[in-house]
Amino acid sequence: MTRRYDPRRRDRIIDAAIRVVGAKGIAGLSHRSVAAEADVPLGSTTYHFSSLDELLIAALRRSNENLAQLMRESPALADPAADLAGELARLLGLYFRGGRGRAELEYELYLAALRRSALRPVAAEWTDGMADLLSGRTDPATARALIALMDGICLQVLLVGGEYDEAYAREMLGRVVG
Amino acid sequence: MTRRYDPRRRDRIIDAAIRVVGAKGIAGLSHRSVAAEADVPLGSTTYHFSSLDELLIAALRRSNENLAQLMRESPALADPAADLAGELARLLGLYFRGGRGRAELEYELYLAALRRSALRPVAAEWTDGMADLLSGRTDPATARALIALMDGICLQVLLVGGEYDEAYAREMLGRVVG
Amino acid sequence: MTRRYDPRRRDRIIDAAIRVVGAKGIAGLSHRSVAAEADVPLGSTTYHFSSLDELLIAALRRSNENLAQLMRESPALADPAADLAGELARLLGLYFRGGRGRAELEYELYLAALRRSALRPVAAEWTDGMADLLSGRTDPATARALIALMDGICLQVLLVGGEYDEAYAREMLGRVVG
Amino acid sequence: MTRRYDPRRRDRIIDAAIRVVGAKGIAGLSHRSVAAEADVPLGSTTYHFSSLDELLIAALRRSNENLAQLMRESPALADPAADLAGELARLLGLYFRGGRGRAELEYELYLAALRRSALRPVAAEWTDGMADLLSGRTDPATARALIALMDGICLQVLLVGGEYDEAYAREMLGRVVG
DNA sequence: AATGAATGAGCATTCATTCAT
DNA sequence: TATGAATGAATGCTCATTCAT
Repeated sequence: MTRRYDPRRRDRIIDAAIRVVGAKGIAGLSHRSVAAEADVPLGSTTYHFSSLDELLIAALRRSNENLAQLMRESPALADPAADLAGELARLLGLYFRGGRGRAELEYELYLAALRRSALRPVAAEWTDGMADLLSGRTDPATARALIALMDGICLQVLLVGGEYDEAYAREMLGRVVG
Repeated sequence: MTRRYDPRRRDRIIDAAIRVVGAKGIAGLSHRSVAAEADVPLGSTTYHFSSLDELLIAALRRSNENLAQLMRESPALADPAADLAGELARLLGLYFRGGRGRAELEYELYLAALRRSALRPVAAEWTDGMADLLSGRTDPATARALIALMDGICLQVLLVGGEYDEAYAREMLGRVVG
Repeated sequence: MTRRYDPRRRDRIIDAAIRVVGAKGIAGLSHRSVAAEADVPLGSTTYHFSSLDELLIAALRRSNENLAQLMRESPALADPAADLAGELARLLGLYFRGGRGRAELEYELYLAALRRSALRPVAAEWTDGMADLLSGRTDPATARALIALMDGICLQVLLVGGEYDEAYAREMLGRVVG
Repeated sequence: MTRRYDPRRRDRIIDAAIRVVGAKGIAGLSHRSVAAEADVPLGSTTYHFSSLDELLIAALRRSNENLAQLMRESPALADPAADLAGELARLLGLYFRGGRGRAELEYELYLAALRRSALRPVAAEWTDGMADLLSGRTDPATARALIALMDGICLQVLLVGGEYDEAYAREMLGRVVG
């Protein structure tokens, strides 16, 4: 095997890590599994990420971008005249339509911060970013509560295994908006 | 070494499993670690629980009892005249005062259902039990939303690492109650 | 490969460890190298010795036996009429005639206690055992000094690479005996 | 990143190596660990020292200077009227008062010559230098024996973990002086 | 002359599982 | 029925070394 100069390798390893977590869960993430998925030598993964935590941090940060972009791209979210609760419920619907697997994977990475303190700052980045996005439409406390309720609703869909109910979400988010 | 008849051994193994998860996370749960913690022979854990999932199920069921009992023992929760949101916020405060470690451990077990389908029915038991408890005070949809918001609030405390704010919780739960 | 019941395996692993240290030094001692030398599966070495330190302790204890036995078997050492310094010098000569490799190996294990505190009690066992052996012939302080001087003489032979000079050793040990 | 001309870099790498050995033992010495400690690029350590043995040689030579200077600076050691044994015992006391860590580190480097023949000439330099220093006060054989006894006494302090006993050292060195 | 990127080998250790008792 | 012994696979990680610049 020849030594290749490969400036995008780091990025490809992160993508591979996300795919591995999607397929086998965080418990299945190892230097070996990610090296195989990215088709790079084992040593390459430890070279670019000196610990698995570091790799998880990069993966969580990238994974967060998915929902964040969905939100950022919504014109209605910024429009003071639009129905905030309805728009949030609609976006969640869009999110779930991306596939249960994707939402599951992203939440697994996000929830991993519970026991891995190295991930907490990244989880906080995400929450803060969301709150910023909502800051033009409501006060900070309400923004945080909206995020909490969205998290809780997603959790129930994912943990208990039901379907996402947009009307229900809109109603309850609406009550929090006040 | 004598072979003792030990009817409580199964229970002791479950308790040990909970302690192990508390100390090292689910990733640190193994037949070996739980055998050492329970001070039983290695073979004994594989004998009583043929897979780790089986042991996790028992552990989650027992761990759920903690918060469930807190809720069941609240007279105000059943009293139609009492302030529902305030009481729920108070109970969460009580819960967190039990120590971050405990809440963290219980949520870790609960969230594990995300990727381990064997745990989902037990997570559903918990949600259903909670909804039952609230059924005398509000409609089913609102009950579910209250549980979702409580989950989301707990998550934010645990994931981002802040303090639990009872007044904020009461206010937002109050909005959902309507 | 069939599972074998092999009650002497633990012992054979210790012997293999001593051979490995002899051939490649402590730096070359690994679970792998010792498993290969003992012709047992890798897992077998970690099963019998849960850490390399544990294996080193057993190896040092066994290795110490060599010189200890030489000393214990000397009738002159116990005979109050015999020349103590001369006998010690003679025994060291015998020891070195066992081959430089052997002395080197045994000293390497002994000196490893310098940085591995787990080995210190075993090194102390050895020193105490030696002192006991000499207790019938001289006072404790002199006994300790004799051991120190013997250690120092051995070290010079091994570190600088010269020959063992029995007459010199006898003269100097004699001065310490007084 | 600019390429600087840094004439002291070689020296700084040696100092870093000594600190690494002090902190993690010779087993913990690697091109990587020393590069990190010296805050130089990895390639720089392999450039200045093509093998770890070469670096160890430089480190041992520098480390020997500590005790050698202590000895060289003693006026009593050169004064024929002074008590030789008492002065040596006093200097060892001074040496140990420099901290167990320091003596441990210096002896670890010195003893490494046991298995690394590349270090033996440097260890011999040290012994010869010591013998030279004592040559004005006593005959060569006695000088060697004094060094051996000092080594043995230091070893017992370091290996068994006791305290240095200056009176004992003085008494036994005195017997060797005759 | 000097260095960052890259890689394959090797490490200690933990593990679920199997098997003989 | 219960359990200690045993083992092969896998893990995270460190490393000396090589190579292209």
